[in-house]
Parts: sequence; C-alpha cells; structure tokens
Amino acid sequence: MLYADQQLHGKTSLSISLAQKIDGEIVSCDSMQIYKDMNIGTATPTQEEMRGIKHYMINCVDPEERFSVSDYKRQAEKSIEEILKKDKIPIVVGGTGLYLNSLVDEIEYPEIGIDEDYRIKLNNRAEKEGLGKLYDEAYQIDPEAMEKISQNDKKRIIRVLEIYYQTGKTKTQQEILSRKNEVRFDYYIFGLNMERTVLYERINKRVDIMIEQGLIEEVKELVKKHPKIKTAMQSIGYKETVEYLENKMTKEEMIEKIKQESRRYAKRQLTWFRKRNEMIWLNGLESHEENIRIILETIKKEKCKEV
RNA sequence: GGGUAGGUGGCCGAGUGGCUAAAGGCGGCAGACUGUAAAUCUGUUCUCAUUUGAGUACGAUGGUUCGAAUCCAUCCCUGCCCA
Repeated sequence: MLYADQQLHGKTSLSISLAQKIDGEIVSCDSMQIYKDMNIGTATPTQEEMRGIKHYMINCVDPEERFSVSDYKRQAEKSIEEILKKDKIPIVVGGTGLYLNSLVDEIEYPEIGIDEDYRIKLNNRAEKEGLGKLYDEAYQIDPEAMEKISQNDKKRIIRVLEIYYQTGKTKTQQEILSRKNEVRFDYYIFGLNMERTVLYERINKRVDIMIEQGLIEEVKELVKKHPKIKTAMQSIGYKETVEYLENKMTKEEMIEKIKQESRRYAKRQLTWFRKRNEMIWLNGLESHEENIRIILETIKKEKCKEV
C-alpha cells in the first residue's frame, strides 16, 4: 500500500503510527529528504520521531549529486521489495507527486543518463539564438508533445530535444514505451488535507519552528561542506536562506519568503494529487487514531494487503 | 503657519481629456506536469448578468466639457523642506 500526503506537517507522525500498528516500514517519497545534511529545512524525521520504524530513501544522496525520478523509482522499488520480503507492509510517504507517479503508474525509464554537456549546449543556444528557435526545432521532432508545452517552458523544450538526441525517439514515443509494463503493486493512496486557512497557518508556524531549530546554521554548514551544491539548492527554505546569508534580503524578508513559497508548494501538491482519482482524502485535523481507523477499514474492505 | 511632492483596483505602480474596468509587477485563485520536480510552466483576478451586456470605480464634494483618473475650485489626508 502506498500513502501520499501533501501537507508539510502531520504526515510524518501519522505514517509512523500507522507503521507501528500494521507492522510496516516507510519509504520516503520526498525529493529533498533524499539528500544528506538537509534535515531541518526538509522536515526529515529525526531518529526519535521514527520511533524505531525503519525509513528508506532518506538521507541517502550527497547534496552535490544529481538525483532523478528514474533513480528514485529504481531505489524505492528495491526498498519496497525488501520490505515485502520481510513480510512487512511498505508505506510510501511524501509529497513529491512525480516520484509517486513513477511508482504507482509503473513508469519505466530507459537506462540512459543525462548528457550534461548536451544540456549545457542547448542552454547556451537558448541564450544566444533564443528559446523560440529551440521550440521550433522541438516542434519539428515531436509536434504532438510540443502542443502541450509552452513556448516559455525552457526545461521541457530542452527535454524534448534531449530525449530525441539520446534515444532517437520522440518524447511521445518514449512515453508510450514507458508505460508498457503492468502495474506491479496493489496500493491505496491517502492524502491529508484541511481547510486552506488552517493549512496556511500551520505552514507559517512550521517555518518559524524551522528557524528556531537552526535552519540558518544548517544552511551555513551545508554550503560550507558542499560548495558545488546544485539540485539541493532548489529546495524551499535553503535558497532563501542562502540569499539572506549573502545579504540580499533581511531575515524577516527571508522568513516571509519561505512561508510564502511553502504555501504555494502545498497548493501545487494539492493540484497534483487532486488529479489522482484513486486518492482517498483524510482530514488532516482529525486525530491519528481516527485516520488510522479509516485507513485500516479501507484496506480491509478491499482486502488488498500487500503491495 | 509657509513651501513643495503626492493620494489609482488586496498591495506596489503606470497612466495627463475620448482607443481606460484602467499597462506592468506582486499577492491570491485555478491548472499543467514522464530523468533538475520543494523545480518549471500556463490561465485567471471590480460586482452582477455571463453571447452581445449592465452597474460601480482612480482621497471627498462640487464644477467645466458631448465626454474626466486625467482640467478647475474647495476640503480631507500623507511624505519632504522651511519656520
């Protein structure tokens, strides 16, 4: 079974309680908790919070490394199998929708890495010749895909070109291939939600707590230890703190910015998960006991156990 | 008290007589999303009717004009300078 959630706080303890109850182990589905040395700002559960429940896919990648959905899919799947072998129930927890989809939709990614040089080349070309040029080229290759991509969406335009360059296939073809496998696991998806104003209040409070816990110190350490940090620096809370440390904004501005970005992120997650029609929504303000009761009932009724 | 700059939609800010329900930005809301995803991108944003439409709106009141956010008068408020 899988469990996803798009709220910044509350899913952690709920998932751990659930794991204790049903003899499960947790596979994180969070693109930032993956990284080492980023704990406060990503709200990675501490040893104490884990209450002895084993967690996978947490603190396992160097912040300077590039990590992708495909990496996630492979490793998370391995974790799930490992848990199943122990006759335990895997509980996938986290708010990274793209990562969750890779698992529940059983998406297969071809075994090709990212050609960093080619990507840089395309970026340079976009700079010099204009993004429109690249868009047109991509359109020649894969008009179907490009119909859905904005002319300003640099990342996706470049990706279409990249896929073609590396695989000789169009994005559209590639996506069809990626879904050729049958879904391997039975699963349920549960999501925590609550009234918007309450959600936002909680997020704001959560950010204040992070600051109190020493987010700024953590970021200082992080950049000292990893001067070439890349992907990890996209993380909300980290990029703003870096700007603050570089005197580009005041501490108050930084805190406000982190809160705002976090709220928006939560909203984007809601959008993402609302689309999944198998989603079973839980009230985030309910007690854990009640939510766990609902989860157990759902699982029993449909008699779907393992994954 | 004198001088001066200004008061525009949730906020910032453009706009000096009709093409203005008013550029742009921010914020909000909604959406997209298959190898950077806590990323990236899109739409929408006065009210009501929702096809054309109607109403209300640029500090307040009054005036000029066929027509005003834009011109005039008075008043209120804010910043700066001089007393």
